[in-house]
Amino acid sequence: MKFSRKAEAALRRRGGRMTRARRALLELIEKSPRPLAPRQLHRELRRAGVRVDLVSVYRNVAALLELGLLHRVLGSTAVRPCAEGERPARCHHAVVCTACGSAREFHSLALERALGEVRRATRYRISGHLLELRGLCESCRS
Amino acid sequence: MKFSRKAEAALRRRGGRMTRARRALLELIEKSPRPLAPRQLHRELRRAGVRVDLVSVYRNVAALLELGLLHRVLGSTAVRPCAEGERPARCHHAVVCTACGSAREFHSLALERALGEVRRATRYRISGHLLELRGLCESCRS
DNA sequence: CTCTTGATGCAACTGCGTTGCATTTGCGGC
DNA sequence: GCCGCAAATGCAACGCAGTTGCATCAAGAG
Ligand SMILES: [Mn+2]
Ligand SMILES: [Mn+2]
Ligand SMILES: [Zn+2]
Ligand SMILES: [Zn+2]
Repeated sequence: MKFSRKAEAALRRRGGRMTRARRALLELIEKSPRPLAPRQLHRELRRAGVRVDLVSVYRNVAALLELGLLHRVLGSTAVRPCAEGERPARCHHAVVCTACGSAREFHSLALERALGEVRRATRYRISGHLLELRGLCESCRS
Repeated sequence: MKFSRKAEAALRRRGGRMTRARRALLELIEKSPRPLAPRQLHRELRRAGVRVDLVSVYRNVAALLELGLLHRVLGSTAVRPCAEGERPARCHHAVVCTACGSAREFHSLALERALGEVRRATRYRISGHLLELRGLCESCRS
């Protein structure tokens, strides 16, 4: 399902409304090939002629993060749409290109199992984790 | 080997010198049961009667991070001493207590293997990763 | 069309971390 | 111990990211 549709539905469910700026933001995030930070999103919107304040971008991004529709790239404020369906699963791991910044979620049963093993081995009561791989995407390798 | 010793050696190797403030900082990091951010380190030092400026703490922390003697907790600026020996290995994974903030590095062969598998499966040329587990430590469970 | 209230714009503000520069101080050499 | 150089520090100014309060605008339900 398209990100903007999913987001609009989720926002309306919350009693939210669709404004010109918000719609443009959702479409920008959807079309962007790589995670963008609020400031970058703002710049792109302005460049496209959308009159919107940076504060609004921050507020919208915060809302989408709360709804689980966006993820933040570790160590930055750039956000990317969650690749999951309606009901996001537990673990959302991503590979991020260190050159162009593009990101893709991935899943690995072996990794899930290994994490389960660690979970049992450590003396902490594990409640979650952060995991992100770094590397070069196909196009950036050439 | 004790963190402060290891750090002093590494700093001297770089042509660095030991000052009162720096020594106090190293010992504070060594003694602290949990990762502290530069501002917290500074506050603790002042509280202990060490006259040092916040800028110096920042600069020292930066140096220690560059030397690989400290790691940052993901999503924060708090730092913790690397648990490795003289030659830090590739992967330094940690579990962080969500209640008290205490952290411990751990190692898992199964995890290394699973990551290797993912590395091969993805179409990116993986160069590294970030991984951190979250949970409750033993004492915070009670 | 009207009304309610969510969304926005604007400006002030906070807090973090950095930078430039003058001053201090560690420490190697004597 | 004294000297001199470079490392380290302190201080103040600065830049930048993100937040907050509040007045205003406008989505969309009735
Ligand atoms: Mn996801
Ligand atoms: Mn380590
Ligand atoms: Zn790339
Ligand atoms: Zn704890």
